[in-house]
Amino acid sequence: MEVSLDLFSRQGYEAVSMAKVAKGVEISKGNLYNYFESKEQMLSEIVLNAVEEIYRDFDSNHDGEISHEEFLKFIDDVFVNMQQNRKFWKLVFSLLLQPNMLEIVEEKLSGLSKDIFGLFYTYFNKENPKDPVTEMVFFSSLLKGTMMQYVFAPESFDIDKLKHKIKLYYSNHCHQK
Amino acid sequence: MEVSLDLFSRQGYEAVSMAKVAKGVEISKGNLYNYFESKEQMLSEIVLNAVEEIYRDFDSNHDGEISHEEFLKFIDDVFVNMQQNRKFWKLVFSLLLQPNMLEIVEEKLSGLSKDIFGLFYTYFNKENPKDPVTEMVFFSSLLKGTMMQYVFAPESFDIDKLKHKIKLYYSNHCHQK
Amino acid sequence: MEVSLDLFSRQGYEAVSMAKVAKGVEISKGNLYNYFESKEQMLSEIVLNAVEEIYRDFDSNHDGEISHEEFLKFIDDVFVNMQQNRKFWKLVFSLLLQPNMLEIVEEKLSGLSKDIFGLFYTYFNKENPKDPVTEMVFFSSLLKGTMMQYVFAPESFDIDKLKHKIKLYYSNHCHQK
Amino acid sequence: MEVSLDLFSRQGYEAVSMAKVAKGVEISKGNLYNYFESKEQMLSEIVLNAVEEIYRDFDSNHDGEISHEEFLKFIDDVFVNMQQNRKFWKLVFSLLLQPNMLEIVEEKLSGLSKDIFGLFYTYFNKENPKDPVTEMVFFSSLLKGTMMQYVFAPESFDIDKLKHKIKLYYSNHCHQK
DNA sequence: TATGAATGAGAGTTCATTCAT
DNA sequence: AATGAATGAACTCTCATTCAT
Repeated sequence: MEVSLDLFSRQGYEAVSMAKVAKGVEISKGNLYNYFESKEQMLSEIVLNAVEEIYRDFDSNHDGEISHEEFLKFIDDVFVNMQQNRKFWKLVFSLLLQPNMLEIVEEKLSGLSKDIFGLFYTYFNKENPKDPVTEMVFFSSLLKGTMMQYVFAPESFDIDKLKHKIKLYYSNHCHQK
Repeated sequence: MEVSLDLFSRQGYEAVSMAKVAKGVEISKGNLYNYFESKEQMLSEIVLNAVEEIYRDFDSNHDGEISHEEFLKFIDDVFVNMQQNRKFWKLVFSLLLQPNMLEIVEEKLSGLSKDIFGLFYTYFNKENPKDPVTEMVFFSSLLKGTMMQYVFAPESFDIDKLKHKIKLYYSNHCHQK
Repeated sequence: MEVSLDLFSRQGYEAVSMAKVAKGVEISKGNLYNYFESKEQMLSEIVLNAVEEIYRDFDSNHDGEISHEEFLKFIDDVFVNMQQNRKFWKLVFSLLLQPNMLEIVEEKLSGLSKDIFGLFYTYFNKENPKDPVTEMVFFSSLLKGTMMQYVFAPESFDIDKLKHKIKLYYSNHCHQK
Repeated sequence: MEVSLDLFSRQGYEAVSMAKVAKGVEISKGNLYNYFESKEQMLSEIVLNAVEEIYRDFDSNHDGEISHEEFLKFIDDVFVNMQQNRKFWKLVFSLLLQPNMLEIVEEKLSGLSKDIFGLFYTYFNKENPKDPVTEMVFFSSLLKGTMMQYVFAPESFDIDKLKHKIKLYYSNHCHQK
């Protein structure tokens, strides 16, 4: 499954045939179907796996109300996760932006997204009660854009400086005006 | 070609067979090849077309140095263009995030990106001489994230409010600290 | 038609599409069908044309009985013709050796072959009455092999020396033993 | 593979589609590609196979210098081989005379040709030191013409008589004058 | 006479999936 | 648990030919 994630992430889901996966894990094509019902189901499980891991990371730290420090910590976490699971995120983006994505995968991912950003609604609500939703959307855009840039061209910019700038932005509260 | 853009944008380049395109424009598969040498070339031409249109929009307004007003105007333009060419941008994102993208398309797009963002380097250099590059990356992330969210789920948020917030951010200069 | 012969000879009948021919003669594909009913018929006419020309060359010189000098002259003629119509012969060989050749073409060519070699039956009958048929076959093999080698790799040997050797062979009568 | 050789030989490489081959061996088109990477590679393997067999036949008998008896034996061998592998030779001729032949096939065949005829250069050099090359070309033409006639119309002449005549020619040394 | 848009059959090839062993 | 031969549908692309203009 690690091999599959690697292949899918590197070459794209469509471009990786079951034959390639089979060769990658050095078993026969036929045997692959003893472990996964279909190619779709295989992808689905890969995504599930990774999503669960990500939940594990975040759920432990962030439940209930969120303080300012926890918010900044969350940003740190996102950057760490993004760098650790780059392959997964690359796959996710290439899937997300491909219309007609597998339904189950779509559900899981949009669930993840909702859970994470939902968690911060209360936070933003407290910080900027005038329009917390737009505050959320802004934050979400910023993070998604960052991830996208990092995931597909990690060497094209200094990620730590960007992280610093984002944290700075949310520290000096100037976004509240 | 409009039909192709529509189909590619809706279902993804890989998922749209030449047969589907042919059916879409109600001609025979064979005849399609009187107009386009190959599927790749067809995509390439679609992208070229749209890229040229975009250049036309921006080049007219922005040449040489950029004032603060022009910068804000540019943000407006991006939002207008994003809304007008949503199909194209959807296609672009789905292509960009697919590994092994067609080379010609890649060239065109990275050229467009460089030209546009390069234009703003001088602007940011003036506004925040300490670290204009990170400023650019931040701006680029924000816009890309916004586009991505809009392009794939336009109904999920109020785009005008987001635009307003972005312009506000760049107006009160708090990002310079 | 010269263009067609050139193309067919150079690239092979199968490999030359009607589009290529049309481009070669700089008329439209459609118009081509005003002159030739089909691709087959086009080939047929090309072959016919050339065959007639060859008949014209030989018929004038060789009718009725053949003397030894006329026989040697014939060999000369074959070599001249082979060098002049190399393109045609190249096409002929590539057609002959392709099974399922067009019937009409096949007829014409086998007719040509029979006429020419038939002409020499009487000659060989006189020269070597014991087995004129084998004498003919030997002669025919020698000439066909020579043509084939010349037509497909003219630069690979000295054709004049070969001609000289063949004529020498038929001059010193040692083949009659 | 025997079926393929048979089909290719009978109908010509171009004219035989993979579908026909598949039908011939009564498996699906798709399955064919488990055995051969492509149509070209299939042809290539057929040719390789036959060429190796031919090498096996000749290499065992003829190494180093060649006596007159061995030379006559070689002619015998050629006739035997020609009759045994008629299908293969038919395919070879139809390929050779088709422009743009597959490179790999061409290599194998020209290699075979060079090896075999090269072997006889020393022989002719001894027999006719004045012009061994033309002697070779003459011999080569004669054999190629014979093969061509036999391969495409075996019933049109008595091959044994022709063989006899050829051997006779090379026996009474009258070609040396 | 000339065009070129249009067609449909068929080419080689790929691939997810199945199944007897 | 494991194989790999087998399948059939789908893919991109080609081409001889037709026909309205």
